[in-house]
Amino acid sequence: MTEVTRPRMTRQRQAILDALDGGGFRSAQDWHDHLRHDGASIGLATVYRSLQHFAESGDVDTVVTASGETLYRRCEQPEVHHHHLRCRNCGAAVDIDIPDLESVTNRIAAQHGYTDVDHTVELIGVCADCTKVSGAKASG
Amino acid sequence: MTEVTRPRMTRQRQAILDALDGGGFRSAQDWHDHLRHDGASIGLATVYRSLQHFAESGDVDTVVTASGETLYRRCEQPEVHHHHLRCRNCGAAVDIDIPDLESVTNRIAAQHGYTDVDHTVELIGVCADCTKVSGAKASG
DNA sequence: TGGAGGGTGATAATCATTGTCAAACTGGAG
DNA sequence: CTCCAGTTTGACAATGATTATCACCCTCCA
Repeated sequence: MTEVTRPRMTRQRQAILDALDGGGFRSAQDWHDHLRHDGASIGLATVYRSLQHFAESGDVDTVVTASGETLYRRCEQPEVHHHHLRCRNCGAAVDIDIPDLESVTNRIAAQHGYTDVDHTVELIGVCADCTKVSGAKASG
Repeated sequence: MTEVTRPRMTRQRQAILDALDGGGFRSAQDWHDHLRHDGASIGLATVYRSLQHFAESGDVDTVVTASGETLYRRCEQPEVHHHHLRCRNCGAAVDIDIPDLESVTNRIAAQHGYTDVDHTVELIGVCADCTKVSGAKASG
């Protein structure tokens, strides 16, 4: 178990990390698009793999949309468990902390006899900028 | 907008609703499997469509797993917003309520200028039964 | 510089889900 | 009960995201 495969820094990975700095949650294919527009020559499969590796090593955050797409973003706090408030329109996101959430969920889980509990929390809304742009648009 | 298409009760839909009473979150394909084993003759596409219709009408709850699969379950409280504590092993789930979550998330969203905010919360662990079965199994 | 092994990328494959469309079925009218 | 209209069904193709393949390329260490 002491054999750790250390990552190599290739042009592609560097380009991905660079693109990631643009901020916002985007799908692998979106990032791929972004990279190509940026002039980078990189394959879609490579983007998927790299993004996954980064996610595993904690360098990027991932969320799964309701449609099943996985979105990736540069993680700002690799070590701290946190949640996101994401704009459903532009993908912008801010890290948030929900006080006591951990303890509350742990307690609830314990009450029901559940162990090894993990939780997923996502807040999805419309950011200030997009709210301005779309005006008083009512979605439903 | 006053034209509402009212659903017809077909053998297939009845079978699905019946199977749904078995409880637990399962994927459309799982339910389809279950139905076939149950002796029902029903197509996969029909299961998907019916489940979606039920979901839209609020009769079933849906959650999306990390792998992008959509899971369905008979909804017990169609009108009340609630969350789930689900067993990652057997799919069993209990409805839970997280006190003050709504107000907390709304406040946080407002602080960041987000509007029209919705939230997703899922607790995933191992239920008491599965914990017993698998013993003191450590996953990591 | 040379070698070893991970990394890359075009493409096929996989998997869940949706679209298609003719035939079967449900529910109400006559 | 019979007929009709419109829904629903189901087999299968199509879609779309993601993963596996696999031979060639490149990074990193000695």
